[in-house]
Amino acid sequence: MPKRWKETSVFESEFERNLFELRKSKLQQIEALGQAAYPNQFPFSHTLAAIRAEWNETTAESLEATRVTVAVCGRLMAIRAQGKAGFATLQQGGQRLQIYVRKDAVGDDGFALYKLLDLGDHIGVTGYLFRTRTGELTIHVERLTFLAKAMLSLPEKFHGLADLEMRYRQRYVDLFTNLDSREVFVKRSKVLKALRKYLDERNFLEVETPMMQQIAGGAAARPFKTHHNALDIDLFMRIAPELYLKRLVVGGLDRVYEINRNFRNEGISVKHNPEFTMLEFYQAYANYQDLMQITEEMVEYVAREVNGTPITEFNGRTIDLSKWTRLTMKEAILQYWPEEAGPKPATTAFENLDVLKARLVAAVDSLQKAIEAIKPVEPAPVAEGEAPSEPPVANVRLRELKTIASALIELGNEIEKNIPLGKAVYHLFEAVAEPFIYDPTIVYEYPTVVSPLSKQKPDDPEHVERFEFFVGGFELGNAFSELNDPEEQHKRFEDQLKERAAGDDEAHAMDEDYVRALSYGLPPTGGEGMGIDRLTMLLTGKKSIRDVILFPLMRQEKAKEEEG
RNA sequence: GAGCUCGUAGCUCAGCUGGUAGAGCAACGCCCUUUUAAGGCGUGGGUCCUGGGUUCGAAUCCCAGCGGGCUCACCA
Repeated sequence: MPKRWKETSVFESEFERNLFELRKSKLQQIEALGQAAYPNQFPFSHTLAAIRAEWNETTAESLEATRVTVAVCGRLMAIRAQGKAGFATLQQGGQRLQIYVRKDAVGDDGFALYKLLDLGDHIGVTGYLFRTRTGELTIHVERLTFLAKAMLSLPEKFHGLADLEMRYRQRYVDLFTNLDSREVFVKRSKVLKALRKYLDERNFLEVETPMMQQIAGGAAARPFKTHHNALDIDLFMRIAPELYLKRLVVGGLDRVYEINRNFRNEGISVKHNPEFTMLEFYQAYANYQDLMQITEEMVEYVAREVNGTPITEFNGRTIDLSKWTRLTMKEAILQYWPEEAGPKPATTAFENLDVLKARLVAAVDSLQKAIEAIKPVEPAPVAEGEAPSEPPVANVRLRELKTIASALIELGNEIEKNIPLGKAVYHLFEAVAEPFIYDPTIVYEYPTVVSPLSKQKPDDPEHVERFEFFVGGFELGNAFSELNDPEEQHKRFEDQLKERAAGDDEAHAMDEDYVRALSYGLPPTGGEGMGIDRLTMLLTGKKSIRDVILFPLMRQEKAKEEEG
C-alpha cells in the first residue's frame, strides 16, 4: 500500500510536517494575491554577479542621478522586516545582494506578498539600484514576483550547515548555505576546463571508452562486479581506461585523453572514494621523459588557470606547483630515510634481498629505540572558546615513526615470503618516502615487477621507464613509456597471473585481446593518469576527498520506518 | 577490520560529581519605513541516536547496537 505523503520519510519530525502544512497555506494566500504558486520562468535582466561587476563601486549620488532599473531573481537568505518596509538578502549564482521593499513602493498586494515570504523562497524583483545609509548597494523594489517556496526551514543562518554528515548527504543544502563549499565545486569545474584546454590545444582528442568491462584491467585493484541481464554476462566496473585508450592509439588516434570515473572496490578514506575521477592521456611517439615535462607544465598551468597562482596552501604547508624535483626511487628512499632508522641502506641493499632484509631488521630495531626515547607531550589544555592547537611536534613524529616501523615490519614479513626484490624496494619507498613528499616531486625508475604495462629501460631490464608524481603527501599520478612488445606484454600478464595465484588478488588479469591489439603495432607511446579529485584537493586546500566530491559514498542510513 | 571520539528542538550549541531539558537562530502572534548575525514583547516546539542494565530516580553511569568524524589497516 502506498504511503500517504504526510507519512513519508521526507519529513524528519512533526515540526517539519507542521511547517510544510503551514507553508502550503501561505502558498494558497500567495495565489490569492494573483501570483502563481509554481511559475515557469522569470525574465531577469541581470545576474547578481553582473550587477556587482557593473555597479559595485558606483556612488550613491551617481545611482540617484541616473536611475538604473534591473530585474533579478534569487533565493531569500535573510529577511529583516520593519513594519511597513523591510530588507531582504537575495542569493543567486553564489552572490548576494540586498533588496529593500517598501509598502508605498510595491503596493498593498506587493507588500502582502513580502509578508508571506520565508527564508529560502525564490523570488524575482524589479526595481532600481541605490545605496542605503550605510552605503550598501541595494535594489529598491518596485515589483515583487513569487517564484518558488521553501517548504522546509533553512539551517541556522549564521553558522550554516555545520554537521559534516548532513553536508555530504544533503549537498543541495550545503551548496546554498555554505558558499565556500559551492566555491570548491566551481573550482573543480575550472580544473576540468583547464585540463581540457591544455590537452585540446595540443591536439589531443577527448574520447570515451567502456566503463563496464569484461576484464577489469589497466591497474592493480579490486573491481566492482555487475551483471548484464539480456546477454547474461558478468561485467566489471572499470578500474582504469588504460587498455582501451592504448587500443585507440593502435587504431591511429595518436593523442587521446579521457576524463571520467574509475571504480575500485576498496576502503574509503580521506584520500579514497570508491568512484573517483581520473584523467588519462596517451601521446604517440613520446616517452616518459616527455611526460615528465608535460606533467610539470600541466599541473602548473591548471593551478594558474584555477587560482591565478602556482602557490597553494595544503594541510598547513605552502606548496609551489611550479617547482618540481625529480628523484629516482632509490634516491627518494635515501633522501627521506628517517635518521631515527639508523644508517641509510647501502647500494647493495637494492640489489640483494638478504642485504635489504638485514638493513630493515636493523632499521626497525633502531626505530623502536627512538620510539621508546620519545616522551609523548601532553597537549596544551584548550582554553574555553578556543580551537585546539596543533598537536605537539614530538607526538606527530612519534606517530610517524610508529607508522614507518610497522610498515617496515610488515615488509620484513613479505620478504620472508620471497617476494621479488623490486616489489620490496617499491614497498620500502611507500613506507619511508611517499607519505612525506609534500613538495611536487617526480619519482622515476620503477622496478619492472610492479609495472606490468611499462616499457623496460633499454640498458636495464629490471627497471621500467615509469614515474609517479607526488604532492602534499599523496600520489597524484602515474606515467610511463608504454610497453608495446606484444610478446613481452603476454609474458608480463603471465607473471601477473602467477602473482595472483600466489595470493595477490590485485594482480593484473590476462587480456588477450589487448595483446592482439599490440600485435598490430602500437607506436612508441607515453601514457599518464592523474587523479582529479586529489588535484582538486590540492588546489582548494581540502584535506578530505569527500569535500571535493559532490555526493561522496555514504553508508545507508537506517530506515526510519518500515516501507509501506 | 581496529582504536579514539561525537550523536540533545528544523539548524548551531549548553546541560558539572545522576534529581526528570535550556539558549540563540528558525517558526507562530503583535510593534517597528535605511536594516544587515536588525531590534522589542509574547507563544509553541524534544522517543536527549536505538535497545538493554545499574539506581528510588539516567540526557548524564555501564553494556550492546546504529550512524558520523579522525587515526590506523586496506589501497601502485
